Amino acid sequence: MTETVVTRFAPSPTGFLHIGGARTALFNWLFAKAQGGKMLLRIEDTDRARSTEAAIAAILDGLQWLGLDWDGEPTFQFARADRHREAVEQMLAAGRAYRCYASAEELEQMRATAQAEGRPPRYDGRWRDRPASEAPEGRAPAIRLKAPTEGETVIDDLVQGRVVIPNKDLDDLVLLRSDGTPTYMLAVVVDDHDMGVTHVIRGVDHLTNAARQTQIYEAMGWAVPKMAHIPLIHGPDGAKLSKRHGALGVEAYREMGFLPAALRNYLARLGWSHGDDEIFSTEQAVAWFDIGSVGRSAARFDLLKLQNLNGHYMRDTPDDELMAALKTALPHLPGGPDFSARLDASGRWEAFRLALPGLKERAKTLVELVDGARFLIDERPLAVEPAAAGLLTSDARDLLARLSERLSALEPWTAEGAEAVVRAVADDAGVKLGALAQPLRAALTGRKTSPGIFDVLVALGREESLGRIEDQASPPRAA
RNA sequence: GCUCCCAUCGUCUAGCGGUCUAGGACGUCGCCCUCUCACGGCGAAAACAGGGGUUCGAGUCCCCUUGGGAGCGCCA
Repeated sequence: MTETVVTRFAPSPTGFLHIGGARTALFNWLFAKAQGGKMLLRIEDTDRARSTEAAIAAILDGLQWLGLDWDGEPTFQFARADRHREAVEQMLAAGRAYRCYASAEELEQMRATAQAEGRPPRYDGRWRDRPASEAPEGRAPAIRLKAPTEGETVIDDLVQGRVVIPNKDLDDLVLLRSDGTPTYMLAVVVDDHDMGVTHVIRGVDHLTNAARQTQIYEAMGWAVPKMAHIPLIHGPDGAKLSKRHGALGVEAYREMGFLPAALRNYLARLGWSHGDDEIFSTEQAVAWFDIGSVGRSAARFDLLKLQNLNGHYMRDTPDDELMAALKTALPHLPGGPDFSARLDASGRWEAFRLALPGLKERAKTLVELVDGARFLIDERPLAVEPAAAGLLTSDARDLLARLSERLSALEPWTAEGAEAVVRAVADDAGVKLGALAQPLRAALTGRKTSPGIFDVLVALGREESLGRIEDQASPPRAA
């Protein structure tokens, strides 16, 4: 009898969905799919001061963009406060928790002396066994867990292995604050239990929390779910990648023009491997994913590799699909809306479509794709980039004039036909193809680089092409 | 400071005691292709942190050192 796997992704809505969180979500999602289980979503909004609606929206949006769907409706942790308090009552009744009347100042002092004596800063348990009759007048108590003081707490982690924490290093954590609100530590345990979570997959930064939470499970008499603490992602400089250290939200990657499938592939490859496989579909990742193949060391985020991977995905995406992907991404790309509007206005979407095969070959991101297509929306007379202007020597302009004449007679207007004409003009002039192709590129695109020049001719169409060539060609010689 | 975790090319990683004179990918550097830039093809440089064990045999197991990281809140 195997139970159905239930995982959960539990972000706190205090900011966007950063890349580390996205990978945690991905691993939860992959594992659930691989096991034929479910992934639940829980918003940990118990920190009322820092939680915002905007962050919730950003997180949901980020997950959706990445294609990581969750089962059922998201659970909002704050709404479950009553249930959390109920669990505390149970622990109180069972003698596994107690009221603590220590003031903030006392706590501060405890930490200070512990530090001074070289001990880990922790609560000294002074209210563990004191009768309520000694409670100071008018002070609301916090409820603490009566944690074991001896022995050790063991975490059998699917990734980290068997991790043993001495109980003397764990203090009596607060379950309920003096204002009656539940703490994260309590809420996580109660929610994971109530939601039927079988596998907790999260970052290693929660490893010690796992020990404390294990104690709560034991105090409640509940079975501890399987745990998998995955390594963190570091920045390119090796420093930790956190919100404070330049970590970007997933929406930033959307704005950089990455495809969700490529980002998923890249993220999956960070910390998890399936032999030497580098490029694989999400279906394959689901089929192959197993927690045992997740590594234990932190990985650095390498934007260059992501770009390379994204380039692969763009090239492998059929034109129609890529076009559709671009259209949905355009509102999020820098200059995207303008690009879109200009293509609409000039009626050149078809030209874009014609140029796409050559364009996608040269772009690693959708942003580069848009940039490469700029010549399509530019209007005559073209502003020639300085680097390309050098190509338009007077000899070159003479050649363009000859080409213009011969090209205008071309029928039908095809890449093959255009190539034949261009080659013939170059031959007749006794120059290499490049001597004509490069000036032609400058005239047609205003740049030194572009897709194959014959494809550009076709994408632009006869009228526009001839116009652009004439704009740069030498004027006809007076007779 | 205390507790815990980690350690193969610059980076992501394969390797689960012998098949490792350590493989793949990104990046870098050559060459080829070529109308430019890309793509693609071919090739090169590039790593088992150090020291002790265990073993017939260690990148693979154990210990120490060093170096990274995380956690130590009435934050999550």
